Amino acid sequence: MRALKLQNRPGTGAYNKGQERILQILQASRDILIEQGYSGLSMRKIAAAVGITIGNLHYYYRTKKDLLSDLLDHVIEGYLDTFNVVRNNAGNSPAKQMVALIEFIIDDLNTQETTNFFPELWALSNHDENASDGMHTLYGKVRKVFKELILELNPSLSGEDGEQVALFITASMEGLTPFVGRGKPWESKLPGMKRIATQSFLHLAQNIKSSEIASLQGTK
Amino acid sequence: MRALKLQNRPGTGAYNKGQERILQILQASRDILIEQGYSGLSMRKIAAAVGITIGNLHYYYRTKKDLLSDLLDHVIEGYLDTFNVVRNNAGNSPAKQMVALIEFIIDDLNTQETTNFFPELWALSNHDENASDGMHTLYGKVRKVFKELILELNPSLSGEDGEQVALFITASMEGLTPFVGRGKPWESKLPGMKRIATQSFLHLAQNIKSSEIASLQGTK
DNA sequence: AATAAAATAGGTCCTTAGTCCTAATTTTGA
DNA sequence: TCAAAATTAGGACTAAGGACCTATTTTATT
Repeated sequence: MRALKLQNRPGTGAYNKGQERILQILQASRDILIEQGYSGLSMRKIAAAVGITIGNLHYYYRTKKDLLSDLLDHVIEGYLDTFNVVRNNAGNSPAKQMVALIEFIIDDLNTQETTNFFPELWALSNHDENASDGMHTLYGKVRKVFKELILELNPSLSGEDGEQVALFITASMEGLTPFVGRGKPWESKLPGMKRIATQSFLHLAQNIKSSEIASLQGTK
Repeated sequence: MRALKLQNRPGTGAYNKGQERILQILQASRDILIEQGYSGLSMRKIAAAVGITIGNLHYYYRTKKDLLSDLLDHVIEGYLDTFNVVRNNAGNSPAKQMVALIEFIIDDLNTQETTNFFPELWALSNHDENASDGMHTLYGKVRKVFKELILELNPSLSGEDGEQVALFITASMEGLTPFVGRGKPWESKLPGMKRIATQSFLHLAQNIKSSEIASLQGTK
């Protein structure tokens, strides 16, 4: 059981019932966000899905903003947990770890949750500082892992180079979401995308040279 | 001046005043969508931005859904126009054309319009069939160009292979949007991303083999 | 069992939003 | 010029949504 870092009212969640209620609320909110998008997410719908009254929902989350903040943290934490499990199960070879992570991420793009949640998060992050913070914290952790692996695979690169290659690789994979995600037109091409991605990114990580990344004219 | 394929009421836009009004409406809607997201886009805000009444706005667009549909078409058409101009100005060499298009797309990610509009479009397309259609029509046209160039660069590939490589490349670039777009944390790394992308994608297009894409076991 | 805190229900208030209606005003072509 | 069509303003209606308040019930602890 993951500890919940809640932005709710002081006192809430002290009893078991309250703890479970919070999980129910987050779960229901997550489902509605995934199925109907942020514009379809309302306090009333959430309360109805959980089977409680709006008054009770506001007891746990004073504002919708508070709820959204906890919701994003909740989903992001769950994703990171799985990500770390995958890495830890992938053995010691950096190449194998990288391939395992690439395959996990691309396979995961095709789950309904990821297909719908992340584009919603990207859109939210354009206007909501909280969403933006959560999102970039998440991807920062993912990039950190990739950066380590890239530097092992290609010791000639500087830390800055590794960071940039990691940024390119992780961002590229996310880009597949709206196209090969669950229910998307190219969903059936996911296996091909996985093969192209593993090969292309591994080749990139192993062969790119520092001089090919850095700017030639010193742009400070 | 681009012809407008409008989903508005019959009769509207017959006078010059009406034609200009429609453009004002689409422009204002686009600005609000980009600045406040879909959840912040309301008929009243649009009317106020244009300087007309809600009654008048509904004279042009009976429903918000109709307006959104035209709005997405409008922005997408504008993007495609620019895209085609870039290709036509890039000379005859497929490699040069491809590099020019990659650089255009990545540079464009860093405009406020693209940074904010496209994630919104991806999110909308999860729940709005109309948005989904417009989005995939757009990317289909972009992929078609890349597919042609890839097949010229690598004649050993089948049409299906070219399509998949084009899908991978175009989707990968889009993935950079939430990270190196205008105002995003890695905006300053855009030049590095451009260098990595042009090199990586060109290498991929020229060197990938059909056997590395196709599934080994017939997963029909 | 008693008690204090937590959890809940049910209602209210106010704002925003989408849609529609009708009477005026403006535009354009015959 | 003048009549038909297009454009416009200014409301009105209804629904949905966020937030708040209070009385009641439930829970856990002593």
